[in-house]
Amino acid sequence: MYEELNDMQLEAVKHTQGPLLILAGAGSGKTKVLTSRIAFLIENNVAPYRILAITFTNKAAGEMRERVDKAVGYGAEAIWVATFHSTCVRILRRYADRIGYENNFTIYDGDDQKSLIKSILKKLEIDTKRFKERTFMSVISGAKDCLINPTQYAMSATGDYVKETYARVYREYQSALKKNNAMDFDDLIVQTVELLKKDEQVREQYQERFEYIMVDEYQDTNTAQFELIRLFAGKYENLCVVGDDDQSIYKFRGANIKNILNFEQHYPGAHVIRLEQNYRSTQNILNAANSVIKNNYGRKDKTLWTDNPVGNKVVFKQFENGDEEAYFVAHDIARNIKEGTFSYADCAILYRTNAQSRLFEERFVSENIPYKIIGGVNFYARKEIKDLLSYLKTVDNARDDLAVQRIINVPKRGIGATSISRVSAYADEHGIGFYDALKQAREISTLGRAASKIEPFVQFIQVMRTKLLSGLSLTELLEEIIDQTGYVRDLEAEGTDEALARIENIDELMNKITSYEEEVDEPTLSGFLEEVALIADIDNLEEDSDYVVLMTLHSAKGLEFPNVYLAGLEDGLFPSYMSISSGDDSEIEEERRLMYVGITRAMKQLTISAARMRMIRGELNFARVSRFVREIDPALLTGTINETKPIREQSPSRAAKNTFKQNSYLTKSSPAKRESKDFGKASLADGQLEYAVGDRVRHMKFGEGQVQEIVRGGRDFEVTVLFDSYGVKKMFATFAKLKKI
DNA sequence: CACAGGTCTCTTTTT
DNA sequence: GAGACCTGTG
Repeated sequence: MYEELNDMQLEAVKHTQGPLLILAGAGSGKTKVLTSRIAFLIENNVAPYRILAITFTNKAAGEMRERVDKAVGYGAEAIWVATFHSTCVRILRRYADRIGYENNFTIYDGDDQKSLIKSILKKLEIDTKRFKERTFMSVISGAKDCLINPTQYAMSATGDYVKETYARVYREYQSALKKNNAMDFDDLIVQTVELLKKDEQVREQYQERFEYIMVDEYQDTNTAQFELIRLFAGKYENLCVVGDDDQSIYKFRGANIKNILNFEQHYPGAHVIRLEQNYRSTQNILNAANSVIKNNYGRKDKTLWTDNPVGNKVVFKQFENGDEEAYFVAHDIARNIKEGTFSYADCAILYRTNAQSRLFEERFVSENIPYKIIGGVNFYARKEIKDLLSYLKTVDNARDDLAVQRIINVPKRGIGATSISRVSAYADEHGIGFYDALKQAREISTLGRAASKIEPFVQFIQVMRTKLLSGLSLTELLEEIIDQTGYVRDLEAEGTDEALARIENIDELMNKITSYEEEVDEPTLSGFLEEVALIADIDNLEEDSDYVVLMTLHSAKGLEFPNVYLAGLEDGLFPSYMSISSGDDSEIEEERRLMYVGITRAMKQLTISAARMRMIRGELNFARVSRFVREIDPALLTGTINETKPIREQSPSRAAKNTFKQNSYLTKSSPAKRESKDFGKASLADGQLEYAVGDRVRHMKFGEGQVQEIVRGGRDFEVTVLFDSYGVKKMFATFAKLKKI
C-alpha cells in the first residue's frame, strides 16, 4: 500500500517518533496518510490499543475507522478512533465520579442548555429584555473553550456590571449542571481536562496508554482541546497533528489558530511536513482556490499544485434573485443527469447560511430532484424526537430534570407551568430531584388538587421501568410509550403535512433504536441514549443513495463532490454582514478561508452564483457580487461580473421592478400612482414622520443614507433608503427608527 | 389551564 | 419568514 504514497506522504507515515506537524493542503490525501501511518505503526509492533486517533466529527471518525480496518485487519478494533467528544465521554463514564459527578451523567445539547439558562435567568431575576439567553450561552461556551471556570471568570469581571452578571449566571449554570448530574458539550472536554489534571492516577493511566496520538483537523482545536491533547501526550509525545491553517473556519467556536501556527513553539523539535500535491481537483478549480486564499495574511507558506487535468473553467452566474438562482441550479443538475455527466449524488450545493436551503428545497420538490439537506435542525433536536427521547431518559434514570419537565405535560395532562414551578420549588427546598418530588406529589401542600394529575404520570413511568427490567426490548418500550401516550395518534389526527413529517421522523427513530439493538452486543437504554447524544446530522450522510446534497460551507469541510455549486456569493451574505461591518480584517479572512474550503470541495466542476436581490429575514436586500468572486483570476472564470459600478448607481432591473410592484412598492417617478393607491395619505405620512423623500437620515446599523420613497404599508410606513455603504434597504418606519440629519 | 392570535426579534457558521 | 413570547378569552 505504501507505493501509492508520494515522497512527502511516505515521510509522514514513517516519522513516528516525537511531535510531528503535517500541513496538509486540501485534497492532499491526509486521511490516507493517517490510515497508512496507523498501519505502519502496527506493522512495527505497536500494540493497537496504544494508538489514539482523534477527529472532530463522527463521520470523519467513521470513515477513518473503516479505512483503518481495511488497512490493518486483525487487531484494528482495539485502535481508539473517535471524536474529541466521544473520547472524553468514554473516559468520563469511567471516572467522572472522581470529580464530583456520577458516571451515568447526562449530556445536555444546545436546547437543554437554553432552557436551563432560561430558568436561571428567571431565578436570578435578570431582565431578559436587556440580556439575551443566546449571549449567556456564547459567553459561557467561550469561557469553557478557554478553560476559564466560573471563579476565574468572576475575578476578571469585577467592576463591570455586565460581566458580573455573566459571571453570576455562569456560576449558577455550572452548579445547576452539577446538581442535575449533567454536562454540556463543552464540559465533556473541560471536565476531562479537569480530571486529568487533578487525578494523577487517571492521568498516568492514559498517558501510558496513548503512546501514539494522531489529531485530524488540528487547525480547529480550541484551547481546551489543545490542553487535552497536551495532557494525553504528556509522557511519550509521539503526537502527530494534521491540519491546514487555510481551512480554519471555527474561530467562532473557540478554535485557536495559534495551536497550529505555533505548534513548533509548543513542541520544540517538532518535525514539519508539507503535503502540497492535490489529488482532488482540476487545475482550474485549484488555481481559483489559490487565487482567493493568497489574499490572506499570516498564513503558513504553501502552494498547492496538481497533476490533474486543467478541466473546465469555473462557471460564474448572476441572477436577479434567489428564486432564479435555485431554478438555474436545479436545471443545471437535471441537464447533467440527462447528459450522463454526473449522478445526483455527485452534486452538492453549498451556501453560507442554513436559511438559503429553503429556496433550493422548494425548487427541487417541484422539479422532482432527489435531495437531502444536511444540518439546520439536527434530527435529534426535533421536537417529536426530543419528546420521545425525554420519555426514554425519564424511564432510564429520571435524573435529567429537564427531560422530565419536558414531557410531564406532553400529551396534555393538565399540568401547567404553575404546578411545575411548585414541584420545582419543593424539590429545591428538599434537595431532591424533580422526578423524586413528583413521586411525593401528595406531600407538596402548594399543589392542591394538581397532585392527582401527577400521579398517573409517575405511575406510567414506573410501569415502563418494571417492564423494561422484566425483559421488554428497547423497540418494544418505545412502541409502548408511543402507544400509551397517543403521540402518533394525535399527529395522525392533526393530519397536516407537518404532522406527517413528524410521524416519519418517529418511524426513523424506531428504525434507529431497532438497529442499535441489532448491532450492539449488550444493548441498554442508557447505551442507546448515550450514542444518540453525540450525533450530528452530517454523520447521517449515506454514501449509497443517489441524491443531491445541500449543506452549509462549514458542514462541507472534509467532504468532496465531483460537481459543486457555491450559491449566494454576495457581499453581506458571504462574506457575512457581520464580518464586513466588524471592520476586523481577521473576520473577513476567516470568511475567505471558508470560501477556500468551498472551492476545494469540487473535483471536476465548480459553479458559483450570486443574486442581485435577496429576501433576508423578511427584508429585501440588494447586494454586490461577493468580493471573493472578484478575487478569482478572471482567466479561470466563464461568465462576467455584470456590476462594475457600486450598487447605488444602478437602477433596479426589470425583475426588480416587478417585485416592487408585487409588493406595492412604487417608484419615485410615479407619484400619481401613489396618490391613487393611498388616497393622498402618503403625503400625510411624510408629514407624520420626521423625514420625507429626499431627506438624509441615519440608521443605527446602516449609517447614513437618503430616503428614496415612503409608502403606507399595512399598519406602518415602508421606507426605502439608499444607504451610502450598504445599498438600498426597505424597512418599516417604526422598526427602523431612522433619524433625520 | 389551554389555546388562539398578535407582536417582537433575529443567527451566520456547530461538536 | 419563523419562532419565541405575551395577552386575552373560554
